[in-house]
Amino acid sequence: MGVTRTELFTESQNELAGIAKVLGHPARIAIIQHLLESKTCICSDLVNELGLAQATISQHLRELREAELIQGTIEGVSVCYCLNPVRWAAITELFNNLFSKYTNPANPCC
Amino acid sequence: MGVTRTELFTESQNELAGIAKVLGHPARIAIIQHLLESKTCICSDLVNELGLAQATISQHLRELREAELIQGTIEGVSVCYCLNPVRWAAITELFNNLFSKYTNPANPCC
DNA sequence: ACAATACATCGTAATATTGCGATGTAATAT
DNA sequence: ATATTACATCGCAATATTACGATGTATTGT
Repeated sequence: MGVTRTELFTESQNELAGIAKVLGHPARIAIIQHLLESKTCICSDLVNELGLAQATISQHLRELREAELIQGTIEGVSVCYCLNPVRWAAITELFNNLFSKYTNPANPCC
Repeated sequence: MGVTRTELFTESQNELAGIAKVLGHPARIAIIQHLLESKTCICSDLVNELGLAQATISQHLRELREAELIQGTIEGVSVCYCLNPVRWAAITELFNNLFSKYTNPANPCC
């Protein structure tokens, strides 16, 4: 075994978990924060900024791209990355929805 | 290799990623949603609710417990789980902080 | 005391993730 | 044409995750 049994869960549960999984690595958090803070797109200061090898960063960027969190366009010899605004808004919604569901339990037993 | 190089990132990046990682499995999302929806604590309808084996669910509960997302108290023969309200609020803050940082880029190039 | 219930933990197999050197590819510079 | 730059991809080793049967451990019921 060792495979996540996605068939047991709802589409939305799998989607939320999938996005969380992509966010579940500090390098990818760092990349996203970098994209959030530099208000414009970036053409890879990333390799200098993070301490990881170029191949490793490229791989993380791919995961973010495949989850559609970021998008990139070729800009001459380099590639220009930025967040996908529509997707980012949707993800924000998804998580807000989860977090806001909390209410204090009527019968606190723990 | 194959080990996340946490030493390259800030404490807060590692923490956010760590929480996201815990949320990055549909079973754990399902458990959390279950805890959110039943306004009271639950004493394992989980094994019946989700389709996973008891050992597997116990393992997921442990991860949630170790990340302090949930807390459980022994209630006779069973264990009663609920969300950790303080921690949940803190996590909500952490994610809101991330999501709210988005502003439209001045120079959209992607 | 003995069985039943509700877990937790152990051990293990299957699979996924992480990181990086090596190599491939396309665009620009000389 | 050749070199350089800025990536992407491949292949692999190290490690982590997922799932579950088997087994251990309290607590309750009889």
